[in-house]
Order: sequence, then C-alpha cells, then structure tokens
Amino acid sequence: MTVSNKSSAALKRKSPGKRAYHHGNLRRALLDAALAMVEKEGPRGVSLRAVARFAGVSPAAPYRHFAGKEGLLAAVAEEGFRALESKMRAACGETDGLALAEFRAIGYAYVRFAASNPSHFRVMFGPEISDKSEHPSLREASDKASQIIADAIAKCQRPDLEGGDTDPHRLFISAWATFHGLATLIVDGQLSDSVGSDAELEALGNSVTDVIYRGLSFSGL
Amino acid sequence: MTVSNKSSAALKRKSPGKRAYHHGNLRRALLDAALAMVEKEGPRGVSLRAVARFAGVSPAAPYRHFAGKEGLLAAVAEEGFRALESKMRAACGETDGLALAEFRAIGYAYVRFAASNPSHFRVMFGPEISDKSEHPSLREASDKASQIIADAIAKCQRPDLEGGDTDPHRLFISAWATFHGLATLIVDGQLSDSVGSDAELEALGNSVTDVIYRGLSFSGL
DNA sequence: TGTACATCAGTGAACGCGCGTTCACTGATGTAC
DNA sequence: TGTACATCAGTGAACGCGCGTTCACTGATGTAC
Repeated sequence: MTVSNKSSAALKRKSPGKRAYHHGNLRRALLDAALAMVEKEGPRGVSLRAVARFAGVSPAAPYRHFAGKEGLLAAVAEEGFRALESKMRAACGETDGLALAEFRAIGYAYVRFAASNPSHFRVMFGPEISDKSEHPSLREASDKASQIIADAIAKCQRPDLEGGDTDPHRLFISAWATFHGLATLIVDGQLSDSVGSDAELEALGNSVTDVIYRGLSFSGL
Repeated sequence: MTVSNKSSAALKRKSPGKRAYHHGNLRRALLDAALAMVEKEGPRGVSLRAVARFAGVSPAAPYRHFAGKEGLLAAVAEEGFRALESKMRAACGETDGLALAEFRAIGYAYVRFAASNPSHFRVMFGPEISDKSEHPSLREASDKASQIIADAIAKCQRPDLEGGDTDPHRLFISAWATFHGLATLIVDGQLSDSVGSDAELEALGNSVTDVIYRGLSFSGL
C-alpha cells in the first residue's frame, strides 16, 4: 500500500535522501493516500489538502492529475470496481465451472473484497460522487462488475423448477442485495462482535451464500 | 415534518408574525432540520450551523439542547431506531401470528422504513457517530430493534428440518444482511432504475423476502 | 556530445468561505410571597 | 392581584481552523539540431 512507486529510472537519478522536485508517480501516490484517509475518516472526511499533505506534496499539486476533489474520489471508486471485477472473475475461474459453484464463489469474493478493502468499498457505494454519469469510465467499470453477478445468475437458470418469483432482474437484485448487505454490515462495523477472525468471516460468508442460493433454487434457477 | 411544534400556550401568547425570543420546541425543530439536511447532503454534509440557520436560530442555540454536533446526530439516529422498531412491531401485529408471516412482515417493514426514511437510515448506519458506546440510549434503541429480527428467526426455528448451517446467530445475520442490503441499495440510489414506484418496491421487497425465507427453510427453521 | 528550448510537474502564497465551539449577554418565563 | 427575582433559552460576536481552488512562478525533463 505505502510502497514507493517511483520509477526505477527516477530512483537511479536521485540520491534517496534528497527530495525530488518531480515525484515520479504522484497519481498513484494520491490514490493510495486517499484510500488511507478514507480508512481513517470515512469518504466525506477526506480533504484534498490532507491527501496532498499525506503524499508530501503541495496543495495545488493534485490538480495536475485530477479535475478536483470529486475527480480524485471518482478515480478511487473506478479502481475499486475494476479490482472487484477481477476478484470475482478470479474466484469464478478457480471453480469447476458449475453454475452453483460459480455463484457461491462470486458471492464470497464480493464479501471478502469489501472486508479487505473497506475504503474502496465505501467510496464505490457512498454518496460522495454525486452523479456517476459525469464520470463515464466509472460508470462503465461499475456496470462491468454488476454484469458478472447477473451472468452468474443467468447461468444458473433452470426453467424446469417451479414456484416463487422468476423475474431474472429481481432475482439478480435478491442475490446482489444479500452479498451487498453482508458486505455493508461488515464494512460499517455492525458485525464486529461476529467476525473477529478470517475463519469466522468465511463461515459467515458461506452460510449467507448458502442461504441465498437455496432460496434462489426455488425460483426457476 | 415541518409542522410547527410550538405549544398551544406559546401560540396564544404571540401574534403569529412576530418572531418569538423563545422558540417553543427547538429540540424537535433541530432534529427535523438535521433530517432535512441529511436528505440533501448526506450525513457528513450536515453542519450544526446550517441546522441552526435552517431552524431560524443563532449558531449557539443548539448547545442548549445537544452536547454538540455528534450529540445531535446521535439523537437523530436514536429516534430512527425507535421508529424502525415500532414499524416492525406494527407490521408484525397485522399478521395472523404465524412465524413465517411475521418474518416476511418484518423484512418488508425494514426495507420500507429505509425507503421512506433514507435520512434516518443513513445516520443510523453511517460512520458519523464514531463510537456508539458513548451514547448509551442510542445503543439501547439499536439493540431493541435488532432483537425483533432475532426473535422472529427464533420463532421460526423448526429443529426437525435438516441440512445447511443451523447456528442461530449466523442465520439471524443472513436474514438481517438481506434486508439491510436491499435497504442500503435503495437508499444509496443503486436501484433507481428498478424501484420507480411503490408497486415495484413491493414486488421487489416480497421477492427478496421470499428468497431469503426459502433459503432459511432449509436450515433448521 | 553539447546546447537551446519547449513542455511538464511541481511550488507556495493567496482568495474567500463555512465550520464547531465559547463567551458574556439579555429577554422571556414562571414562581414565591 | 401585583411584584421581585431566579431560572431558562435564546443572542451575536469572536476565536482559530482547515477547506477547495486559483495564480504566477520555477525547477526538472527530454528532445531537436
């Protein structure tokens, strides 16, 4: 996280003690700093000045890389959605390819992503970015991540089963809501009594994913 | 919401045009103002000065009624938990008393509360109140509300069924996470495409509650 | 290889602003006699 | 019923602060010749 991201070229040029005028990879450093501050204060507590200070740079420097405060947060969120997408894809790939296994892997990946990256998660779903449509690449990243869940549901579809709601969009939302709810409760610390360890998180994640999968099994899936 | 809460005695005393030195029910007015501002800006965007301004009162006046900004927000949250509890109880009371019906009624009441009172919901679960244990009456209100869900789950318990996780606490969390997830997605506007109308909200609420109930039916409930 | 120069990524001072909280105060209220 | 007075719920000015953003600037970089 706080690893120096200076290019090796930059490292060769400078003696390590001396502060460089050019940072090397300020954009990356600002994103990391923003994440660190979200962790401490929550998304609304982030100030651009503090992020710059944290990165060891003047208050005006971030404007070379982002349109402003909201631009920085949108970039953080976008990065988060991309990471979430790749985690879900990876989890999917580790299964035997059965629809059920994929579904469970995706749900658990979603929850684990939130638990391991609470700052990202908060920015991704928080109210700080007032209008996502003003950040098209963010919107795109977010859509691609949702699509994975929707696809997994579609893949589970078994029209031979009966009973319950069969509207695929509502079933998608049911699944998403469950993953998202557990993720949110964890990130907001509402379950700190119940998820002290990784093992407990896993037990809980599996249990919840089980329940929702079984619920969906009745609904034409 | 913005109804005047002056006591009738106060109204008798003053001609309506004249600004009273004493407000009459400033505490109530400040809570309402805070809610209105959360609606617009999110919980972190609330400022005590703006709340006072909104209530037509000087910046120092709120300190007669609350310890400070966090005190005000804690009072808002506490009020929210009490309202949620009473909604869930009322919804429960309208059923025929069967465990299943109660469970569904409670879940739907939870989601509808969030959809109708997004400001309250955000403050109740947001990170603004850094440490709930510093506000004992808030904690108490929150615990009483959770207990209703936990009790409903316990009432559903049917030890004759087999399969799946049977830890009651994890099952409680599964149910809560699902209700909470749907509520959160709605409040954060993630589902604005899907829940334009009350009818759609009801369909979705029922669908999700169904899914989770059916999932739980497999788990010793 | 050396040099002139355009471009880029920073600086740091300054702007106007709204914030939370404290303070001495004052006007209204209600109660004891 | 009238009045003195304690209490209460407000006022408004002031404090020090950190914020987002703009601005003219300067030092570093890399490229063309």
